[in-house]
Amino acid sequence: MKLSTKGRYAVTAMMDIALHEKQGPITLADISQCQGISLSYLEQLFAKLRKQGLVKGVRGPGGGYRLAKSADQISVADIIQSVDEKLDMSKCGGRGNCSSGEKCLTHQLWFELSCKLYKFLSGIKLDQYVNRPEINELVKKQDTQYGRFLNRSNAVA
Amino acid sequence: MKLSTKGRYAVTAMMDIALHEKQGPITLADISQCQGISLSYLEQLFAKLRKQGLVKGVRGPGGGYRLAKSADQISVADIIQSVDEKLDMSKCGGRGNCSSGEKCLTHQLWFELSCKLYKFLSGIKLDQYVNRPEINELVKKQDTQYGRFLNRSNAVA
DNA sequence: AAATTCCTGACTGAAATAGTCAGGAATTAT
DNA sequence: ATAATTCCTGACTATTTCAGTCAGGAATTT
Repeated sequence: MKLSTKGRYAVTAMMDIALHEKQGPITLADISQCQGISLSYLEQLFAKLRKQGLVKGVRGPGGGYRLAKSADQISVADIIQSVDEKLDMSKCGGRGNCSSGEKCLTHQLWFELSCKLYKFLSGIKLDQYVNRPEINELVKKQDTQYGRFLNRSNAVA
Repeated sequence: MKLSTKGRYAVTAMMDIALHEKQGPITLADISQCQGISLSYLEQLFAKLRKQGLVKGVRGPGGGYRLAKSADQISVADIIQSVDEKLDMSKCGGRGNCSSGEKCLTHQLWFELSCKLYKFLSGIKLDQYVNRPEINELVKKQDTQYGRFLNRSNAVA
């Protein structure tokens, strides 16, 4: 698996949506401003997240993105896998033909590592963070700081 | 943390050395040929591994590299960290000033993820693979295939 | 003295990352 | 209907990282 900034961006954005589920769809413009990620880059990432069925886009004014499943069914592994294409770390993709037809020295190692890492990251679901008080504190702060949802019926008080 | 080909190369090379500890120092030229990694690239990686005190270089004929600690004290985390520079995945490096002075939304998530991942990869030591019979089989095959150690006192039979 | 091997630094091509730009499609509000 | 909003698409660009190359020097052994 590849763990890079790309995956972090994707997870951060997904967290932002998950944390605001009650407020309806979240625009990429909002996420871009609050989390400091370029809008066009976000659009690229969300194209992949959409294809993987993790989010749904809602067009038009008042639109934005929302989760396609409930937050307890979306794992960090799902998200990273969506934007990084591949999760397998072994050179051969598990086929075992890494070193002139034979398994390479570290085939076993990478194969097992991939499995464990996958299980590990699969176990971390978005909802585990949504309900934490200290994180909700932060969300409130950010929302007021950036004047989020001011022109909506469910605006921040 | 970043998990990329670079780290895999490093771990593979270290495994190769660990598996041949009894045969004395292993040359980068050998590793390059057997594992299919460019020699000059290996030299770059080993410069970092050396600085981190994971390997010791032995110059001159019959020289090469050997482990600087015993194989049960070198973890996959140590190796990856050495070549990939940073293990911490949070943008701020744990300082908590990621979003205009405050902790960002996902600070907690990345911080915890980094910790868990580190513990996980730290738990995997080189010696866990050295003693496996199926891997030793592979090593023997490779050694004869590439005619390793033929011009040494401890040559492969 | 010659061969071997580590060791260093600068350079290069290719790919991935990150961001930009221009414009079209769907939806809502006026 | 028209205008505004937002997703959506594709092509383009700059920067960084990855991976490899090259040239040469330093330590050690034979």
